[in-house]
Amino acid sequence: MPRTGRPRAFNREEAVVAAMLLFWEHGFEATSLAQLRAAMGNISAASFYAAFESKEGLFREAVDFYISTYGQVSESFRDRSVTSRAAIEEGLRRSAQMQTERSHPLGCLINLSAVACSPELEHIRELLSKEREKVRGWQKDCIERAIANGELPESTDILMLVTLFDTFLRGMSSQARDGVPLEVMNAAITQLMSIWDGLSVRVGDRSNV
Amino acid sequence: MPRTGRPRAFNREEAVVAAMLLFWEHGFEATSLAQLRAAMGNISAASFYAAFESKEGLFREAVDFYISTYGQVSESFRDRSVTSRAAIEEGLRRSAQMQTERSHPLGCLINLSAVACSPELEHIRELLSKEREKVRGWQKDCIERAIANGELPESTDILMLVTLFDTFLRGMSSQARDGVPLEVMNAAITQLMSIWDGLSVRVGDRSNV
DNA sequence: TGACTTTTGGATCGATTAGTATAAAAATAA
DNA sequence: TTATTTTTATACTAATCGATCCAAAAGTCA
Repeated sequence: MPRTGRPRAFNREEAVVAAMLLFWEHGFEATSLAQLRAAMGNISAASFYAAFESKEGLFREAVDFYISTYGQVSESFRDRSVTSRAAIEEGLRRSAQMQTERSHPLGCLINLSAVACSPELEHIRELLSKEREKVRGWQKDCIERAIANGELPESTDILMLVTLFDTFLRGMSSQARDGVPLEVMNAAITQLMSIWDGLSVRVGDRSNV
Repeated sequence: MPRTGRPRAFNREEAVVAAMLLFWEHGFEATSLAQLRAAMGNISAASFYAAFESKEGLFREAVDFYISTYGQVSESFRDRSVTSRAAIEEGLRRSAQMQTERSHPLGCLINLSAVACSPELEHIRELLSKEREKVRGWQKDCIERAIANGELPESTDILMLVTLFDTFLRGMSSQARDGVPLEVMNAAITQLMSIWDGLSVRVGDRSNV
């Protein structure tokens, strides 16, 4: 981008990735500027602020990067090329898979990096809360589509079902952090999805009449 | 306890309660000594350290107090006077009820006050992780009892079922923090418990044969 | 070359962090 | 009263927090 001037000595994107991993592991507040700068290749404070303006500015970029990479697993909830049931299940399974990978911090950055924070950092918590709300909205759309196309009956309690799946989804971050392995999580997902089958309209089923 | 010496000018237990509420709301790391001392009735630093030794010492007492009061909702998982199913359901419902009450911070202190923290505070995270593990153990005992007394079939995947309920339980802390109301949570719990009924051994059921 | 632009290293900012030192204050015990 | 014990107020510590200042360095452009 800058055509003139002294060239930057560090790779900006690599720096954002390194920062994201720290924020993911320790959260926004517990990650210090000193740690960030060290992880970004021992860059100076001047270089840091010239490139990112503030700690919060960097965090926002780190969150954006996370969403565009690891967080893409949530996009499964928006997949309209498969049944709603498959979209929900795939969203859960891909989240479980990603969150238990050992090549990066366990759990989900959006769920973990600002759960509890100082009063003056409440806007950071809300920033992530809005991202969680987005994902919840995709699950809601998914279930509404299921009702619209007959996968689920009209009588389905949408808010209840969204809450059921979304609560489980969020709980996975805690479980992953505490070391629960993927296979166990996947078995639980299989069982959770059986609820969908119990609710779905089955041919010849007159039990609700 | 102290028979001689200048009497303490503040109520120790009240101070622990005030501290617990701060830790619950903002987490261990984000709660400063200054905030704690202010909430404890503007006590001096000297008074603080004389009474609690350190911030961590106070936190441990706050956690103990939480467990002996608000955290008692988890005791439902250990209730052997009712069916295992009722114990699990009651544990979830009482947790949902407690975590959505507006008379104190939302969610569960054990799940929220040290999810992500500095590397040097990892032992604090582990302290809470062990408490979570306890509750998970109670749920496991509960399910094993169900199998032993015929509520659930011998073929039941214990680890899967524990994970299913415990993951939902933990997710409730996140949902409560984001403002999901109790009624919605309760509807989801009702649906979640239907899984139990689907697994339970029913008279005349030959579908698994 | 010399003007211009941006990044750099290094020193530093004021505020805040958890925690201490000291001695006076306030109680009991003999 | 005097000795003993504990808590108190006040001042202070060293370290760290996020962020800034400044001048040298290192590039482009005319």
